[in-house]
Amino acid sequence: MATNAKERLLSAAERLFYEEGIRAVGIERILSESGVGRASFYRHFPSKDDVVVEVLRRRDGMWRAWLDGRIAVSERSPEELPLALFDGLAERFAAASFRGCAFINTMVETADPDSPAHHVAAEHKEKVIAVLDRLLAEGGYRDHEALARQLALLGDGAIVTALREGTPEAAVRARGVAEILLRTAERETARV
Amino acid sequence: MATNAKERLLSAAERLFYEEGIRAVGIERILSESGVGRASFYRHFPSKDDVVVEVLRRRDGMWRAWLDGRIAVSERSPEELPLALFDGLAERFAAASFRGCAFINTMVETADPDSPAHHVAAEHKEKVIAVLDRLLAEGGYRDHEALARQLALLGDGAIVTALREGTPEAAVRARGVAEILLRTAERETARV
DNA sequence: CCAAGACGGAACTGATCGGTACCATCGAGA
DNA sequence: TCTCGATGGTACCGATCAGTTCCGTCTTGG
Repeated sequence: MATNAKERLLSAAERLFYEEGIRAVGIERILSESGVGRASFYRHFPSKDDVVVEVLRRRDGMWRAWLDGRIAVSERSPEELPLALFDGLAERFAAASFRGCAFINTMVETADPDSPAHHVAAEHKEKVIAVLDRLLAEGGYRDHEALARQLALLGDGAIVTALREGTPEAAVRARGVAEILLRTAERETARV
Repeated sequence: MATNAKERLLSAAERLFYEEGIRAVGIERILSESGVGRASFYRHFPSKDDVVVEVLRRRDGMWRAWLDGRIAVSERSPEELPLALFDGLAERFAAASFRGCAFINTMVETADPDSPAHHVAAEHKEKVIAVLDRLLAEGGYRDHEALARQLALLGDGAIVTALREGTPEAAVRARGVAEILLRTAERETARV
C-alpha cells in the first residue's frame, strides 16, 4: 500500500457525507478529493453502500471515544456527570462544520429501516444510551434506563434544533431541561 | 383543467418525498404515480425544487391546522394544554406511514441552509414554537418563550427518536419530561 | 359548433449516477 | 535486479437524472 488508499477514501467519504449528505456525494467526488483511482476504490469496497457503513462504524467509534473523553475530563459531580453530554454538544454546535448528527442524518436519508446503514446508525444511538445508563446508575439514580433514554432524546432534540438555528443555544436549553430532570429524579441514596 | 393536474402532482410529490426522501424521488416517479404528463409538470412548476418548496408550504399549513385541531379538542387544563402536542405526536408515531418530520428531513437532506426549501422548513418550526408560546402565555407561564423552545426541542427529539425506534414510546417519554418541565416552571398566578 | 387551452404520451437532450475493464507506473521484498 | 502487488488514470457501460420539445386528444367556454 503506497499511501494507504483505503484510509484516504474513508476520511474523504466521511467528511463529504457529513458535509453534503450521502446521496448528494457521488463516487467521483470521493475519488477526486481523496486522490484515489477509480479501480482502487472498488478493490477496497464492493459498492458505495459498503463505504457508507464503514464510515458510520468509524464515526461511531470516534464519537463515543470523544464522549468518553468529555466524561473523563468533566469536573461535574457523579450525579451531574451525565450533563457532560450537553457540555460537549455545546462545543460541537459552535463548530462551523457542524451539520447535525451523522447517524440521524443517515436514518433520515436512508429511508429503508432495514438497510445496513440504518441499522448501524440506530445501534450507535443505543450504545450512547448505554453509556448514559451506566453513568446514571453510578450516579445512584433509581430509574436510570428510562432517564438515560430521556437524556438521549433531549440530546437528539438539541442536535436537530441546532442544525436549524445554526447556534449552540439549543445545547444550553437542553441542558437546562436535563438539569431539572436529574434534580427531580429519585435517587437510591437520598429519596426525594 | 381536466382533472387538476397540479393538485395531483403536489399530493403525489408530498407522499413520495415523505416516504422515500426528496433526492430519492425522481420526476419520473412523481409523473407515473400522479398520472400527469411530463410536459404538464413543467407547465406548472419551473423545476423540481419549486415542487419541493410548494409541498413544504402545503404541509406546513396542514400540519399546523392539525395541531390547532388537537389543541382545540384537548380536554387538558390551560396550564397543561401545551402537552396536547405530545398527545398528538403519540398518535402520529403509531401510524405505519410515519417517517419522521418532513421539515427536519428536508433540512437534513438539503444541506445548504440558504436554500429555499431549508428556509421554509425552518420557518415552519418557528411557527410551531409561536403556537406553543401563545399557549404557554395563556397558561400563565412566566418565561413562556424559553419554555416554548424547550418543548419544541423535546418534540423534535421525540420525532427523531421515534423514527429510529419505530414505536410511539418516544412521545410518552418526551411528554413525561414536558410534564416535569411545566410543573417546575414559574407561573404568573401561583409562584412556586 | 368551434376554437382555445389544458392535458397525457413519447422522443430526445446533456449530464451524472454506480460500476467494470484495461493499462501504465511505482515501490518494496526476494 | 527482478518481480509482484498496490496504485492512479482513463475509457467505457447501462441506467437514471432533470429538463425540453412536439404532437394528438379531450374539455370547456364563447
